Amino acid sequence: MESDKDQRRSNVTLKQVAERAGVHASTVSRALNAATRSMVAEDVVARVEKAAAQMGYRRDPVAASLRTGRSKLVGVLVPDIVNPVFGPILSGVSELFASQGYSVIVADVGNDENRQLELVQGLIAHRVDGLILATVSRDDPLVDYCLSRKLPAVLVNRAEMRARLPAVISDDALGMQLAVDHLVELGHRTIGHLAGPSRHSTGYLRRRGFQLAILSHGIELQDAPCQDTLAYTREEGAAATHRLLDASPNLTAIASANDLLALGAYDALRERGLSCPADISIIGHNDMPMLDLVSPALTTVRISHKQMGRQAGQLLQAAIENNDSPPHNVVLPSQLVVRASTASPRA
Amino acid sequence: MESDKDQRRSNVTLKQVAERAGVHASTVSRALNAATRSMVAEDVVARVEKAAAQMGYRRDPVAASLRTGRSKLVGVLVPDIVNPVFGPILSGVSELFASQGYSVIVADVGNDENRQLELVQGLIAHRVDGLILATVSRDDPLVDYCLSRKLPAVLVNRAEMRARLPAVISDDALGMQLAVDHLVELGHRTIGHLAGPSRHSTGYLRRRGFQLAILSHGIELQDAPCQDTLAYTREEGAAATHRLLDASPNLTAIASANDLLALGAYDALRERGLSCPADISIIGHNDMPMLDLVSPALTTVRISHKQMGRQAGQLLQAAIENNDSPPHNVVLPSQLVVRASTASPRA
DNA sequence: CTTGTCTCTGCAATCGATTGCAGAAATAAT
DNA sequence: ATTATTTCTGCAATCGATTGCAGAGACAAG
Repeated sequence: MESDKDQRRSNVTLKQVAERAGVHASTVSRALNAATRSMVAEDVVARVEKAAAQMGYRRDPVAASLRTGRSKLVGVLVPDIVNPVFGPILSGVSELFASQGYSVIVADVGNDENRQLELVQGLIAHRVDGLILATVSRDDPLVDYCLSRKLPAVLVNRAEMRARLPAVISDDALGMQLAVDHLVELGHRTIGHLAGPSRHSTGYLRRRGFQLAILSHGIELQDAPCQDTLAYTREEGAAATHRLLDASPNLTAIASANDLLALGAYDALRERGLSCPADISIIGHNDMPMLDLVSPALTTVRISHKQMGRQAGQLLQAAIENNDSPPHNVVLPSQLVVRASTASPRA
Repeated sequence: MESDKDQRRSNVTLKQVAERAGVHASTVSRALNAATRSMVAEDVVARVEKAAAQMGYRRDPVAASLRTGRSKLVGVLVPDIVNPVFGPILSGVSELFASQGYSVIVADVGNDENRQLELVQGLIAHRVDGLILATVSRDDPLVDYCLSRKLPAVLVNRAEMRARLPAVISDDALGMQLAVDHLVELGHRTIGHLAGPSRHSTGYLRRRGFQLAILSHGIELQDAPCQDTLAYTREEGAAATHRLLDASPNLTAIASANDLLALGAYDALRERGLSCPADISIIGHNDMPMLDLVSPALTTVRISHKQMGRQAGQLLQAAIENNDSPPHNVVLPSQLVVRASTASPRA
């Protein structure tokens, strides 16, 4: 009965170390904690450290957490862990936190969006020190919740419109500008846009970025039709592409808000017997893995998601460890990756 | 100072509910816990539940964990979260556990393999109730560690050779048999194999499965050369393919242990000016996302990784909640997905 | 009416670390 | 030599829930 529990943990407690070192448990606690070590005489620290090392003492974070309220746990909320952009983000986040002694709880929202709050409450119950949210919409009640709880949180990939919490995002306007510049340079004059869901900052900002970029080239917005989608999926991309082509038959290029939408556009073109890039040039956004192998290899705008995750981790750590630093966004530059899906329009 | 902590948690404690309901905290604890509810009179249970609901009481899992040793946390160790097979696995695992009130801590081993033990110790320190290991080699010290700690654990994707812990894997032999059957049926008689790292069960078993399948068709093993790789990457796949083709110039097909290796084979063929499937047929393994879009679309053996994750979750939950049930493996059937990378060899 | 059996509920210890407070010892200042 | 100050260490409470034990009351059996 008891043996189970005994074996599961290293079961060396502060008190045992204290006994061995001939001091009180509170002294051991102070000696082993960097912040309070200075309160203890040097020789005692040495004695305690030796005893702790000999006995293989490991501090119990659960007990510490109960007392202090801090846990060395951070929560990450992702909308869909299967989506390939979140792998690198999680990788960046967990790489950073692992090196700082934090563990990362991942909550995958999956299909039940309205369970988000519940998931967050679960994380809070586990006393996470902070949260990374990759799920927020442009004005998200979850942010209200975090703010009201004074829970440190950082947004990643998607941001709110008003900067209530720090966010790490890519430069959506720049990305679309790069995409449109490229297409215009190739000679395209009628360019469509597959817009992401407008409730997400990525969808909204890329759409605006697209239109600004179009205008910057002196093209009329009526020659730059947009089609909204409800989700970043191939199916949505295909459907929206069909609508786009139906409405604007003389379109020669599509700048997409997302790679999956762009791949959906491939599907739609195939269904219509059109070829890319001969008939229509297509450009994606994100540069998720393996795009160099699809046919045609997809020209896209590269975002370093791993870097994004790392940055978000850093910001969150800063927010956890000192309450100052006003919420400020980090905007990472994006970069055009030209492959085979874009070409000059037929003469 | 204090206000921070106060706001972060719902801060309603058992004692407060007890006061409101006019009973002792221990009674509240019993009334709110399904297993002990029967010890409390019905009317009292009702009163307690009402008070708890009114006050928005939420049990503090950290405090409970300290006392009971159980945490409603499970840990998942993945070798590389960026690898697209682990997204679905994690998704399956977390879907299952979310519905059971567990939270999932994900530890990404990433590049520092020798920190595995450290990561696991961290998870244990957080008192995870169990572990899902997607990282194990064919004979892994981590398994010893879990066994010695009596920590419930389930292997997924990769298994050990001796069944010390329950494992959920795909039927590697069947998968290779399907692949070889398909190639033989197309007329191939000299078939190479890109083998995965032999320290992983997948690499080892698929290689054996390949050879068994070859023999089952009466083909000599000398007409079925294998090349080992050190990791499931495109680079390794390309390098091994070059070695394979150098050694066996009359090869007409390659059955690969993994999709990434197969994509590496694409790279190698391109470098040599060979075409797939005209010159060489290639077949992958796993059916990771987006293989239908690569060129040529990759024929592969499909494994349902999400299903694998779910199963592993179920097994782990069972292992956590009752210590019986001998370690038994669950072998999921795999399935051939024919696309464009396989064809009959040139006459 | 007494004794025994159940059914509930409360008491208090416990999980393991942290920390405010106070006392002891050592050192400095007067 | 006395007082003031600093430095160190121990005491004990605390975080919030769980649980073995025992006592109170209800009720049945003798």
